[in-house]
Amino acid sequence: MDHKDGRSARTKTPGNGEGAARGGYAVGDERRLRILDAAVEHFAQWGFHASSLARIAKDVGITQGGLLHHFRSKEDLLVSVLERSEEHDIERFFSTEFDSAADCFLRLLELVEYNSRRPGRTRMFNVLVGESSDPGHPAHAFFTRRYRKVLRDLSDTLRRGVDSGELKPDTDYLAEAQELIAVMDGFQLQWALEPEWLDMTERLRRYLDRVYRSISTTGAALPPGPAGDADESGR
Amino acid sequence: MDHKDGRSARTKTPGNGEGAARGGYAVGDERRLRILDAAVEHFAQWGFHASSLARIAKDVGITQGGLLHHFRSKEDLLVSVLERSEEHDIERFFSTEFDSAADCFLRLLELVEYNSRRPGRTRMFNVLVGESSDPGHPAHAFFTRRYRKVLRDLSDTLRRGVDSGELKPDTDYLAEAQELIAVMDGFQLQWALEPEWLDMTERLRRYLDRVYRSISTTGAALPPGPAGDADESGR
DNA sequence: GTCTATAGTTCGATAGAC
DNA sequence: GTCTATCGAACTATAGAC
Repeated sequence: MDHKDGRSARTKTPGNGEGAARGGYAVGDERRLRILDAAVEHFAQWGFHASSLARIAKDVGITQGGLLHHFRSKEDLLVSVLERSEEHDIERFFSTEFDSAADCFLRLLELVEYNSRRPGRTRMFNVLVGESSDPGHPAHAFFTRRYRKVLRDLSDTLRRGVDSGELKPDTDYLAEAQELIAVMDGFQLQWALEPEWLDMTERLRRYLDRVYRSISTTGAALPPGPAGDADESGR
Repeated sequence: MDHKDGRSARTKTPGNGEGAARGGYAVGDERRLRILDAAVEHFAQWGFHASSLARIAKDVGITQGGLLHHFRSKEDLLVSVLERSEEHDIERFFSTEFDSAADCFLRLLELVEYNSRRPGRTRMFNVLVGESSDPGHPAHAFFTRRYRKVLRDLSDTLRRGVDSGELKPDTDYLAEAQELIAVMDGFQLQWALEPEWLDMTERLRRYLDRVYRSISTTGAALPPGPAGDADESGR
């Protein structure tokens, strides 16, 4: 109990030069990171309530008591997992503002492509988003906050697209953003159930293309993104 | 153990005239139905693994032992809940084939409108769909079967729309159907998290309208459905 | 058909040795 | 930093009285 400072603030090392391999974590946190990685898989398979600290600890190679030295409670572990994932997303995809709606759309394609290579992480979000609609769920606050932020960022981007003349003046920012979020979440649900039946990236591109043709001033197609579009579709 | 026949086949009463109030259940099954209704709420809030038979039984006003007289196991209870829901959906919305793609779309609007008035049921599906992407989950088979069926029905309907001249010949049945399912599921996730932020029916109508304009031969809007469209939107 | 009782696990969290 | 030991609680399922 005396080892831990504020509620599970990651023990960063502010004085160590900042530029360590990736992200600025202290080297002594490796064990902590291994726990977080294992926890993702368990939360993905069992959800929060039915996951067990002992089983997670076993995956890491320690006991339940050892695990609770790093995270003061199960709930703390969940929140830490979510915050780390979100932080990672932000610095990987949303560290800079979007130049345009088209740029935003292409960035979302990259995100989905990334998610399709992280099945554990993606399934975890599917399970927890569903579970956390209950206000008493420990991740409820996290997901409501997250949805509001994503929705605001997305609709702001669309509004700027209208202001710049990229998008038609009568574009319904909010509705468009909510629909886009729905499509992404829905594809992830289907994909998690039977991954081989659905190429999320290709399907999202198809969706975004139609939307962009519909709301862009020129009616032009979405430009091909940097993400591998050269070989696979040929459409 | 001797009271139950095959694995929880609902104890219908084939000899009682078939036309009883609704569905042909025996009157002695009221208790059973109350258990199923209570279970929906629990599976919605806790998922499968973390739901407890004792708590469900308490809601019904009996003990855990009493509950297990009606369902031989927790898993049996889950499957019974899902099958009953599906059966109900089918007889309420899909008892007859679709006349056209437009008819199908309007019927889906009714379904979503219905779902928005059954929050417990809808949340349960959100939670269980996420959980059941794990192949070991007791509802995994149910949801994969369900998705395949819905996908087939939907894409078949679109194909018939093409054949009849209602839809453009180059319509991609499968992609269109997968996207539509994604949109519906995604809206339900958002709605469950913060119901007041999203009118699912209105948003789905907006989506279907754009799709229909895009794939219908005439490029016409989706005709207004029988579902209350007269007063609320004015668009 | 519902109850009580209970077997047999497993859980989260704490305390303390090393 | 990790382990062992342990507490109190909750869980599913079964057995048997009524």
